[in-house]
Amino acid sequence: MSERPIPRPTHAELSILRVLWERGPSTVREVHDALSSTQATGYTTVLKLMQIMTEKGLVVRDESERAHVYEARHSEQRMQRQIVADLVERAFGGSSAKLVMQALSGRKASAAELSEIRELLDRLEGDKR
Amino acid sequence: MSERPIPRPTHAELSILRVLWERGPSTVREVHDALSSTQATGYTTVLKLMQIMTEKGLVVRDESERAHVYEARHSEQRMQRQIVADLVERAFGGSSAKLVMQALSGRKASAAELSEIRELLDRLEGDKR
DNA sequence: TTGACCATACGAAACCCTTCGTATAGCTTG
DNA sequence: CAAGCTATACGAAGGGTTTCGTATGGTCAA
Repeated sequence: MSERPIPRPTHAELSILRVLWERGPSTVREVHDALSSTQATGYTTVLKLMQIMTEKGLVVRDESERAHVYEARHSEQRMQRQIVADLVERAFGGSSAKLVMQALSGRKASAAELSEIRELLDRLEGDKR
Repeated sequence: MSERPIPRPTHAELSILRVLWERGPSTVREVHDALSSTQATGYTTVLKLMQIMTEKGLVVRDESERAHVYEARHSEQRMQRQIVADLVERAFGGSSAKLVMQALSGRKASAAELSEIRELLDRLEGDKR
């Protein structure tokens, strides 16, 4: 009766998930069209991937219409959280702070984002004391 | 004559790199012993992986002794930077701030680490104005 | 109704990752 | 020297990922 852990999505799967998160529930054709704008990819390739993702439980499929409608099973946040946790473990020896430092050093955050991060820091440090 | 981009290390490769970063230049046996403490893994498996990593350019090999000595080709920082950059692209739509938020929300940073991050933030915001 | 179009299903090829068995040769020591 | 240990090299199996060709059937309009 226990929930199986979310399988880590592969590269191709993640790009499909990103479309589903952005667009919401979508057909294979819609996902394919969205992906085609940035990368050449065959229709049946996307179809097959989404079928596999259904088996894995990464997406859920509504078969009530002829063109099945797929939806990401987990929220973008939920998935990101687990991807980050995995990376922290694998590449940063469990230190999420080290990852944060690397990400911030990669200079790509706007002033607005930086202050948002600062607010989060305030909240976190508030909790600690 | 152009530098090839660093190939992304696989899971198994990354755990070997972590040993090399921590220990410095090491033989296959030393890496194997270090890994064995946390995960069962055959000696020739580690050997084969390190041979492949040599071909990929992830490590460099000193063959002057009978037991070859391997060294990580790129610094831990350099590798982490590229792994993070890749993840930001693939999973966070290019926003490193979003990744930072996720990592920090994963609550696992000490007060000391948090203030270190805060200092980095100060420096970054200083640059912006 | 029939042909064009669009959908899913299926299977196989190509490639990569990981693992390990086995071959071969150097070293060391009794 | 011979036996035993230790090293690299090589190849192949097994599994996962990605791609795509092809089969099959539903839908719609002329």
